[in-house]
Amino acid sequence: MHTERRTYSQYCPLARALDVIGERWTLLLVRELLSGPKRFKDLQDALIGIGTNLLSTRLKDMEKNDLVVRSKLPPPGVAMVYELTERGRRLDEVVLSLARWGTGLLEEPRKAGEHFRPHWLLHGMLSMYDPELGRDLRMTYEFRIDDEVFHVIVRDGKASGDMGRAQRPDLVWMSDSRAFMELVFGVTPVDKAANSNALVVGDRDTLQQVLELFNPVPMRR
Amino acid sequence: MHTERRTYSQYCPLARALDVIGERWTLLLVRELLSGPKRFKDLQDALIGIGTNLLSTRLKDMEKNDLVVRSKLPPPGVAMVYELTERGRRLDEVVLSLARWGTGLLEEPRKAGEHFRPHWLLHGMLSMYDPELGRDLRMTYEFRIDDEVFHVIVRDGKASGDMGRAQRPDLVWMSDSRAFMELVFGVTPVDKAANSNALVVGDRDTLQQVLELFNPVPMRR
DNA sequence: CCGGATCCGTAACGATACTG
DNA sequence: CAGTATCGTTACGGATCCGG
Repeated sequence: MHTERRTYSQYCPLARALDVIGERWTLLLVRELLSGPKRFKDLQDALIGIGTNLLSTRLKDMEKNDLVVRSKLPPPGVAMVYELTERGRRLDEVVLSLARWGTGLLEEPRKAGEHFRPHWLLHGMLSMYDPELGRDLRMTYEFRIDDEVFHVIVRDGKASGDMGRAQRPDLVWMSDSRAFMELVFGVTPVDKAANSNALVVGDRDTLQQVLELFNPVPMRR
Repeated sequence: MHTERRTYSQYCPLARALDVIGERWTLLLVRELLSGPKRFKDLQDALIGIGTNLLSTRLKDMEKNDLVVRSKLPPPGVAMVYELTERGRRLDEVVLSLARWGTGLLEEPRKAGEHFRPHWLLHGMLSMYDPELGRDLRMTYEFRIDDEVFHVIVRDGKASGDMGRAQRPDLVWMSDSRAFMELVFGVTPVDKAANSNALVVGDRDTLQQVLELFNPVPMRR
């Protein structure tokens, strides 16, 4: 007797959600796709260690579950890209709440052999966003960390992140990942932050604002 | 060559969270334990289909990861109980955001052979709670659905659920699960709800309040 | 009966090789 | 670059057994 694919078979919102996104790699794929459409190779690089076969079947599953659409880019550069659907994009809350919870686990420092990409901290940062403080703001912050560039837009009370450069950033923060981590997760006072090995384009008040907007302390529920 | 247990090995808040709670059954165990300590047998019954071996190893993993503590109840009735730690309890946000996302998946009706326990809808209900409306409330609602009894407490702007009876409920709703689902997920107007095969102890305004507090429409982001 | 431990077949995953 | 194919390993599902 064979069970027809591994499912919880529970009429429960949590169980049904886990039936769809509970398998290995799925949420990490969502993490990558939340900052814009990606190609097969980009995903493989970002997820590291995933086999091309698994990546392929995952993407097919996600397509079947209406989390992802696959489309061919118009010429020039005819390429397949994977993009989140509306249903997939609504997983942002799930990713943020998991990232917020997981931020506590980052206190245990980076282990040997553990991989790292600066933009992974983007979600940790966004998960600490304080909507009260950002209510009436309309700001754009650009970050150039190691060899990656991404930006955060605060608008309509919400904060969202994307890869690549920003249009007309109010602040540009350029540093290595260690200084960025101190900025985001540390209790770095703005004076000290400005003195670290980071190049900041923008005024001190704006930097202070960033620190407060995404400050994990005090821990909010 | 053997990889030392399956881990993402990514210095990323999401990936580290998934390393801890991403395995099968773990979040469903958290779901059960969020409404109070449980015994081995209770968990086995609630999770259905889980083997005693897996349940055992999962609980041990969770204990090792500081999500759960195992303690023996004082006599009479010397029994092992499993209880969430502080870190485990802080997963409530994760469970709620997943339940909120998964509620959309419940529109596809209950499949043949799919299991069901009324209290599973408790999390679906709590995930739709509107903190604005409940800001200054201090209410207790008791639900007796099929053969299960649980209650919801709204206090300090937050809503929490627990198994068992309430102390002095402001409202008691008694019905089968179908009527409860209509109450929670349907757009049942209060008049119609009062006319369904449900016995309500409490006044109409209180019932109306419940409907509004946990109304999934309009979908909030 | 509760709280597991042990064993075994199957499904999912990981690594690599291969192809259009 | 964007995947398929293959194959060894690990995790899970189901059943059985066992001590208190």
